[in-house]
Amino acid sequence: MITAYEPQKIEPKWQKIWNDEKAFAATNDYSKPKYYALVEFPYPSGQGLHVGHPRPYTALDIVARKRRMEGYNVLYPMGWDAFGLPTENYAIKNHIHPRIVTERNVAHFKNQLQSLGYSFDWDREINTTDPNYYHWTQWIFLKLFKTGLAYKTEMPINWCTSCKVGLANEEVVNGKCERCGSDVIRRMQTQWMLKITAYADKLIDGLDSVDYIERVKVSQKNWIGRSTGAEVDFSLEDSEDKLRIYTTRPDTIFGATYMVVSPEHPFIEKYADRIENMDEVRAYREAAAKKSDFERSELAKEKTGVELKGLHAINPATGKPIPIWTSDYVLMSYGTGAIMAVPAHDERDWEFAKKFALPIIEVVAGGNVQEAAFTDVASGKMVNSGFLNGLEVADAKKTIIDWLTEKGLGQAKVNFKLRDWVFSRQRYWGEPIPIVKCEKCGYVPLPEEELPLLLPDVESYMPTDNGESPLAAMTDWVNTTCPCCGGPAKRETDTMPQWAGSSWYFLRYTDPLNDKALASPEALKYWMPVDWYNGGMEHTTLHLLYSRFWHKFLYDIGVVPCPEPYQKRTSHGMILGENGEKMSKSRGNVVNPDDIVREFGADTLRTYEMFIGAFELAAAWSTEGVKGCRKFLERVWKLQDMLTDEDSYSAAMETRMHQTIKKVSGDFESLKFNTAIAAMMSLVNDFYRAGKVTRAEFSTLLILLNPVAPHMTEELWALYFGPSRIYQQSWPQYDEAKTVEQTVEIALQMNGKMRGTLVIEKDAPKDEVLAKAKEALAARLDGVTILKEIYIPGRIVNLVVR
RNA sequence: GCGGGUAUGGCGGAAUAGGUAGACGCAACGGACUUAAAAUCCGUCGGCGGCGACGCCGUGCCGGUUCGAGUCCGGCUACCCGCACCA
Repeated sequence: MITAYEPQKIEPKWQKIWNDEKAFAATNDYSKPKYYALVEFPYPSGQGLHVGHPRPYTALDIVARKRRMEGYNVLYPMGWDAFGLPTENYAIKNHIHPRIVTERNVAHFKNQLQSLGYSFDWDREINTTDPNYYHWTQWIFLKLFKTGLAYKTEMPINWCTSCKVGLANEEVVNGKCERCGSDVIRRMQTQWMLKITAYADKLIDGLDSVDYIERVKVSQKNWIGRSTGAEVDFSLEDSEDKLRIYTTRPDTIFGATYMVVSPEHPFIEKYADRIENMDEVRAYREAAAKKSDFERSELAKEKTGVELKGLHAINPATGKPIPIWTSDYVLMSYGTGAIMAVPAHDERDWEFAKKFALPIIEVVAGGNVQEAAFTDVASGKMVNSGFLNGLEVADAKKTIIDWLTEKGLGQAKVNFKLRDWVFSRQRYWGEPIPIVKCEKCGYVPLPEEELPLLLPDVESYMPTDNGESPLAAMTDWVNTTCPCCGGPAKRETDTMPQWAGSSWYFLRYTDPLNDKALASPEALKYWMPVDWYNGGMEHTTLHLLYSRFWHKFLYDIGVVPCPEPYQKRTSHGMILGENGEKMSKSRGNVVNPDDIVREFGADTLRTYEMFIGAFELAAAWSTEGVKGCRKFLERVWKLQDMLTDEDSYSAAMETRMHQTIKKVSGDFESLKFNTAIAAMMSLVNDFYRAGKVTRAEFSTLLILLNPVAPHMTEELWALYFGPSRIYQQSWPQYDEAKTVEQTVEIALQMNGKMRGTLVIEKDAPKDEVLAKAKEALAARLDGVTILKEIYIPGRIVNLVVR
């Protein structure tokens, strides 16, 4: 009589044993082949683990466990991305130090993760708020500063008038503060910036060398937004001055019938005395400035603008004067803040020209430019364009750029949508920026020996009225001496954003205790790059881009051995509530993983989350579905009753065994966990039908299932195959020849319609199969002519008849 | 508007290179066991027609290629996720 399946008993037992035996610790034996599997480390929020977390963690846990069984030295680490706003806000509200809140949350998260039986190497646990960790975050910042990639500049930030705090864009919802609902205004503030734009080309080009799922590559490319075009100078009538514009269509320059500058363009103030309607222009500019980003996009449909009366530019191609307008559809932040408008071949210019009755001149034939802008660049020849007439668009581009360059009027130019990274936060709970400001020497980096610059304990970490970080109130800490001249100086009081710590954490796991460097060159050389990194799509454009940027920078200064941090990147879908909506407290559809573990066990939760559907797509939670997975594990458990002493596969099951090993092995590699589990369910159903399972069959099944349901399979292994551990076993092998059935059932079709099936020997000759097929279909073949006979071995016979 | 994704039974979802649509699971129904229920085990389970072997229809919609299309091509529709006047 076998015991009942009680995950609540066996799961904690094995978790302790694995922990005591250090079963999953990566070794420093650099002679073994390595495999580095990585999942995004969580932000330890007060809410605890969400059922969304186990999906990617289980997926790569499966990969990691399989790799160990295949003989690799596997690094599958976990840590905490623990700096950040929610913790600080919670601390402010409840008057607890953020460090205490973080400790508490980390303990809770760790407990929850351990209850799920992940094979993380807990000896390498890291925490971004640990001074031994952020020491190196600060060190990287110093390197960026010394290379000129970190700089300070004044720029507008989102400022909540009620909370008196700078907000991230994500915290501004419809122009209001996410938390208090008050108005958010734009306010100028000095900020640290990182020059990620210097790496724009490398970040795009590097994508060719890595194995990321296609949609991730596409998103990154779109976000960086490389465009190639030209800058052209338009001279001002009655002046030596020039107005520089950026265009991707220099070929259409003969069709430029007016110009538009952004309302913030310095040109406007410069020529204020020549602009006849300056009052009107100023009023327009103020109205545009007042619009929030939200309003700007809401009103995007209708173009607005004002002509700068009294000013004209000269179209360098035609030599004719054209008017200059200002409109908020031209952004100061992109290109030069000024454009040449070609209404015939640009939709926005066309709309604007129609509204203000500006001339539309066709320069590329192929459309009706009075009806709509003709933007096709693949067809059509140049017209009304002087020396460009008759050329294709692509040739015209080259010709005009050469001409402009030769005349000194312009040159080819590449632009990016990507902006430099705003790296300052006026917040307490982040890494201090290791810079002091000296009256004499300016911004001076702290000497590397003085790192880490500890985040001081403050009395109050409440935000201040003037928008400075709470650290600014700590005069003892702020006032210091200049490392350069020894004179009085003040520390930088802004802290780094949450993205900082996560931009290099994968490097630290390779050598987490190192106090001489962020990691030893040997460890980096052995472990890097990450072989497989899985994470959410929401991190594609921020975290993934930022960390690639830092890594490429560290590569350029010789700290890391490879130009890309991640060899392979995959992404999982979200887990939605039972009603198909996103899980949230307000919708009341949140499922707590602890409840599932308590009621059904961790193995069931893991199995269910892998079985729920295609890994990369969103999937709705179903508690009934969870029960089904528990039932499957029960059925595996009860195979004990049918176990025979045979140490080989039974004749009837041999093919099935080899097929299943092949299927499960392949599906685990391609993230098709749902079909891998389905194959194992099928196999178990077959054992039930046979009423028996041999020891060899059972042990193979247990190993195949182990990565998904590690506790139960470890327990059954100990009961029947011990004293070794299942995690020490080798991954089962299959024999390709033995995966093929001796007899196959093929379909019989007439004119492509199903007319029956036929069981034949696997490699029966074509003639024989066709003869049998005709025999089987004899009744239908009366009085018809066979025009064609198609036989696809193992699949179908199709007779084309008349 | 642009970019990306998705569309298959009552439901979640399967279908390598075009080749028996609906694997596996859930729910439902029937049977066995039970005093009974739960659990478990066995079975049925796309729609319409027929007592029946069987026939017709069927993978969002319209059209095409092919002996054969969920899969390929052209043209739509709906929903989801990004970005949002990037010249």
